Amino acid sequence: MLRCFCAVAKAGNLAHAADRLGRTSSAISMTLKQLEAHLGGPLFESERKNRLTPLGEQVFQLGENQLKHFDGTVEAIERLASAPQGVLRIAAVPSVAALAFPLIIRYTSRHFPGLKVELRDADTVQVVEALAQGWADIGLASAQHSLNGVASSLLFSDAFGLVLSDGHELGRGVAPVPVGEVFAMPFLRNALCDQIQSPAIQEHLSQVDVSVYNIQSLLAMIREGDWATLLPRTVLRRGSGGLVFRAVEGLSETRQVYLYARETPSAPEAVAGVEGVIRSMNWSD
Amino acid sequence: MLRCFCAVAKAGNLAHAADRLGRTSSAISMTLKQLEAHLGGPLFESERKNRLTPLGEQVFQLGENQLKHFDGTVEAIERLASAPQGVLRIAAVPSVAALAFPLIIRYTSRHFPGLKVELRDADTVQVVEALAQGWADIGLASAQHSLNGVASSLLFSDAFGLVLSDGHELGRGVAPVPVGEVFAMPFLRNALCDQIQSPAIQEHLSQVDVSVYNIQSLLAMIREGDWATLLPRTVLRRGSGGLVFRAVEGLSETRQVYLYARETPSAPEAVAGVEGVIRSMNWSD
DNA sequence: AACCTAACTTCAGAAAGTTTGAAACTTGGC
DNA sequence: GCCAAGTTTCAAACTTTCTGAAGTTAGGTT
Repeated sequence: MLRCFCAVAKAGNLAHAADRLGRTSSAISMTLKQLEAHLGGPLFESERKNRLTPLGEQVFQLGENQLKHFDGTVEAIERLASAPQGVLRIAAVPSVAALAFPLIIRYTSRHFPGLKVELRDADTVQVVEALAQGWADIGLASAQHSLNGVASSLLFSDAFGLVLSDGHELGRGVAPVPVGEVFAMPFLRNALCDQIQSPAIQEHLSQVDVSVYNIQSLLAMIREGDWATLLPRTVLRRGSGGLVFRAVEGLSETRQVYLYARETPSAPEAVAGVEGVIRSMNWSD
Repeated sequence: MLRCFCAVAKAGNLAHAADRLGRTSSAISMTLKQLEAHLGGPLFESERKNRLTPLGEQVFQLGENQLKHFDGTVEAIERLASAPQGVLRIAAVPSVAALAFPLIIRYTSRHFPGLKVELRDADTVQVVEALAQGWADIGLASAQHSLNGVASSLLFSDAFGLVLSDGHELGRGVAPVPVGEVFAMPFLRNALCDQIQSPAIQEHLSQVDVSVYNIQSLLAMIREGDWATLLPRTVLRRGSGGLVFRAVEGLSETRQVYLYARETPSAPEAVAGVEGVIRSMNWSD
């Protein structure tokens, strides 16, 4: 019923939705009617199903979420079943993924040939969600949460600082840069620097107009233009020539990256091995 | 199929599960067989369905989660439908809930008589999840996440400090207490103090043996015994006679409480009103 | 080692639920 | 006010799921 309703709400009419679902429109019509009867109120404004009632809007949101979640679970189950020796599913925030994934696949392909490995990058919320739902076995994310059946521990701390092109005049010094100067130049916000909790910095950040949410684009803009941003140091580790990192006066905050590991994964030895690889990586230089 | 499989896995045998589901055991047997055929492998070790294969274990975890999620969505939808004027659903972490809920219901029952209000306390992860899934309209939690369709903003910051019985000798001074002394007395960990990121404190915390996850029990133990703990100051605001709060040397960390509000709720005026009430509360004294 | 029984599976028919195509009906735009 | 596109209705056909009874298996008992 939900799938049917959401398809119609998305398509804007019955016939299209019926098409997508591989049914006739009369079937869809009946199902929809059942749903409305069950809920005791109309979900669409007009008979031509192109506008939702307020109730319809709410149900649509909830329904879409539920369908995505359900499909995610089914997919996860089918993958598990299709790999008799187990699957190793790893989710990480992009900045950490860039460093960790190459080493992880080198390790698993050498020590566990034939093991299926799935690597995914996502934001912290999604990484934690994937672990909580059992969609991932190992997670690397920047907040600590306690989840049932998942062990978490601090992996490394990562100091925030100013990032700018190595051609930039401010790039030459070594002493910490005063906060005033940081925000005096054309500044780009990003998802990571928004995590800084210091009120002084937050104040300044809220004044900034331009946000770039993709790290590659962000670094490219900084390399080419006169832009600056605040990032944790580790983000600059690889493939970031043409950029310099400088400490900021009074900004001692760090991003904490946590390692999560599901306690009953489908490939326990592989999880333990990869955990070892991740822990022994040289995060902090 | 999932529901059927999970029921059997939980019951440990077919007949019981069949009972709970209101079906005959032959129906359950057939469904299970279909599921195993679809996945291409067995889910149970023995014919008497009392031990799961590794695959079965994984599927069980995923399935239970999915069922909980699905039932949550259905419940949310049915509640929305049953309240024509809308429902206001609020989720908060317990320590904040204790302060905010009384004021919220006083406000809504005066200004929106007849409006259905649902108040729930849960941990930060669950609060954020409830917002992300559309199961709540307003959330109060102690981490900032950006979620689609949900606005978030800092509500207040709350300094951590030492909490002990007012009969305790250490309770008399006013100067900040050195960290060494804090952990020299019998100490209780709790969910909130585990969020402190300072490595020095984390080190000490990991040595502590006793954790109490219920704030009421925690405060009672401290009031009666010689115990101490670390908590944000606001937790002591109400109903906590017999306790004193003292700053700790070198512990400047705060818990940040964020207010989340769904952008398209079912009762927009009520959400706006309650948001106002929450914001104008006297959090920080 | 043979037996016994509780527990699961199988099977064919019955029940429930869903889908269909054709015809009747709305509704919004021209 | 009419037309056409789109929706609803209906009974029949179909598919899926369920049941009860009979058959089989596994694990514990003597």
